[in-house]
Amino acid sequence: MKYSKATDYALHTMLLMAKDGSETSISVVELADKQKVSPTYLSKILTKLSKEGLVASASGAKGGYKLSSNWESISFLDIIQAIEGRQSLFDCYLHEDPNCTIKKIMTAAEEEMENTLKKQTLGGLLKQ
Amino acid sequence: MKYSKATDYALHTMLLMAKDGSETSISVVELADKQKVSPTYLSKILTKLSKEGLVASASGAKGGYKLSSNWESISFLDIIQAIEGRQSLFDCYLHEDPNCTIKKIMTAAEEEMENTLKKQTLGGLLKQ
DNA sequence: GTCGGCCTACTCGGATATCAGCTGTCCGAGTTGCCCTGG
DNA sequence: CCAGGGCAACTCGGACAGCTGATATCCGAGTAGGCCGAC
Repeated sequence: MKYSKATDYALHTMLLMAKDGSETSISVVELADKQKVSPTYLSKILTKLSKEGLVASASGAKGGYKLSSNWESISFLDIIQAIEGRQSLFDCYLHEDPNCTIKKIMTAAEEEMENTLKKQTLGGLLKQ
Repeated sequence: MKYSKATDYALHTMLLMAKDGSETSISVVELADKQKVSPTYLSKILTKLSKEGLVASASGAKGGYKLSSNWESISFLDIIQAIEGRQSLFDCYLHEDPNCTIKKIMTAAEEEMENTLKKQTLGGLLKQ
């Protein structure tokens, strides 16, 4: 159980785009160069972020990606879930009892973490 | 990013042993039968728990596993870390900066979850 | 000078290999309890 | 009847496959801007 490298790339890329604050698009190659990572792999990640509506993609010359218009309110949780999915971290495989005590406890702990991540927004992070 | 099935098995098995509360050992086969899971795979998990000191193993006839003497104070976090390891959930692959803001935030969120899991002990769970 | 069409270069996006870790299984080493025999 | 030794069955533990998902790459489809020529 570990956050994937893709999540790391996504968070750094989103924060980088927020810092640049540019209204103009920026290409995958440029984003990859700045962070010294594989452009092709980063492209795959940005595709996911685009499908989730966190960034907008533009094809053709002078194209690229830019943050969605409501970028200031995008939280860490939004980004993580866009990459990792929205399913629960813990599943009970033994019995289908929805009242499984263990499942309840695990879900509660997970929500504690999610609440912390939900409070961290790109906008809030830039102000400090 | 998901908790492994092994973690699910470990939590349920530990809770089952705590409920039985027996001072006598119980074999892997019996534990597996009660939960309808593969005995050989469950054996692998119990080996891990044994190495971490959460359960005691006894070989030979009438052998098996039983909870360690301080079982009441064993927390969910102890069990999870015994299976999943103690490494951080999140690593920053981009720069070795130990002050990486993202890393800090992720670690803080992780600790929120761990604190919740640390409070849940086998002893506390049985009393309610 | 201006408008329109074509072309080129650049972009994203999906299809395709590679690899690590989780899941699951099998078999061997070791230990313990039991039974049988001898005193 | 009691003690000791051997045996057998049961136990754990590590070595060995299979498979799903993450990592990484390449190439093709599509689009937008720019240039060139015609009017």
